[in-house]
Amino acid sequence: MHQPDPAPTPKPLRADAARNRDKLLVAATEVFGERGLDASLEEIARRAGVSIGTLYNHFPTREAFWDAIFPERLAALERVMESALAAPDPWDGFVGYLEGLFALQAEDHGLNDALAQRFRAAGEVEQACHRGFRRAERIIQRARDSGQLRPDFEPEDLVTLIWAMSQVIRESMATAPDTWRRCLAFFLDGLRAGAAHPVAVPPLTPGQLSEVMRAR
Amino acid sequence: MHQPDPAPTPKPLRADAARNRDKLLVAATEVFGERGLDASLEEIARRAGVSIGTLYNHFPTREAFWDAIFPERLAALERVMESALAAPDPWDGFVGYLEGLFALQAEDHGLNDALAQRFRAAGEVEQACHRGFRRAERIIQRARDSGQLRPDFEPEDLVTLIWAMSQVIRESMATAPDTWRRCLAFFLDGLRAGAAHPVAVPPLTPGQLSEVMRAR
DNA sequence: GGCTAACTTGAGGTATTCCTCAACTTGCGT
DNA sequence: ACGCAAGTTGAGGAATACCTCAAGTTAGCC
Repeated sequence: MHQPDPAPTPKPLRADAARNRDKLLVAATEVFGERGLDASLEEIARRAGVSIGTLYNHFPTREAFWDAIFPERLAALERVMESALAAPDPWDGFVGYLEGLFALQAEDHGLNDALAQRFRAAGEVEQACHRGFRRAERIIQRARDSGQLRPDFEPEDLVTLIWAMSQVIRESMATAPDTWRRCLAFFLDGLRAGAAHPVAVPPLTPGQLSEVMRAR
Repeated sequence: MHQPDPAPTPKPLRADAARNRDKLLVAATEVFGERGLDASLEEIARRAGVSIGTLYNHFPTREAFWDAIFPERLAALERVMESALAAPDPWDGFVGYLEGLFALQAEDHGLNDALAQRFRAAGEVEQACHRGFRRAERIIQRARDSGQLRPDFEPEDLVTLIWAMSQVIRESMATAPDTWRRCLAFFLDGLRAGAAHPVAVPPLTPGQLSEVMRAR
């Protein structure tokens, strides 16, 4: 029984290959950011100034790009969550989290698609989403415990909210990039404990949640 | 100067042609309802048991189907709006309108796409949407005047809400068909006058609104 | 029954995107 | 400066969807 050795220095690339890989990554970040996760791979190759064959040589699947691109964006999201948890006021932290989250989605169509689960994430990204969800749970719990966030708002409702806002962002960013902020403001007013009226419908169960994630 | 004669009895169809047209319409209603407005036309022909050529003979464009299908659905929506305006309590009318609207969207992916402007509507449908918007304005105005709906909720915000809910419906209907009701309940709690906090961002201007509509 | 206009058919052209692979080119160790 | 492993290339196969049109079929009138 020897070590599985999951990342054994992934062999050094030749200079030209490393350059092409970088150009592809830059192009992919741009194109996915502008066009969303279903952007054409041919366009990425074109913008990188590289043939489609070279693209497939470096990134054999669309998901391989995502694994290379998203960790940085997800790290930004983690920083947002950190500062949300560090905020003196739990409600301010909760609001700051949502604003930071959607601001990130708004500036990157690809991240918007990914977080709205419009595309099934690969292993790497899925893991990060899972970790992110656990931390979001704490932000929500903290705001509920302080008595400011309505007590019937569950972490699963965050997923629904992300779906909702992702579409507002998709439709409005090109024309009126502040629209999502107004929509969020209305929604937040409904999440304050003082505003709460009884809600008849239960949240997504964890089972339903993972089914929806699996669906796409 | 003679009459423009906009609908001069659109020539009677041969019996077999009329039958095929019906089969196509039934199939199209099903397929667009299940798959959304970007469903494959070949699948419609297949399900109607008719060749692709016949489909194009009767409905030369995708939009021609919409013009034939949507008037009935939009009439259902008008009935929802009628009863919203007839409700004794303006807030109940407003809530009933939104619930009726989204219930219709939930049972028809095609209507969901159409109302969310995911696809540019053809003349017929666009007219109906315009009329619908005018009536929605009255429902909103009435609820605001009664002091129950927050005064800063504008008709343009309804468009944003439809975007938001359309995505919740798209993602959740297959797995947890009540999810949109819970989301709407949260949102409605933020729309009550008592819940309102000042919102910094202005609504879409009419100009932005029509630009977004034109965009797709 | 026969004729004709109305209707149907589906192969095939166009376009887009994905992905592969045999032939070519080039970085780099020696 | 040579040779080869590493890397690049782009034509082209496969899949999917759109749409057209020349040839074939049929409803319905006489």
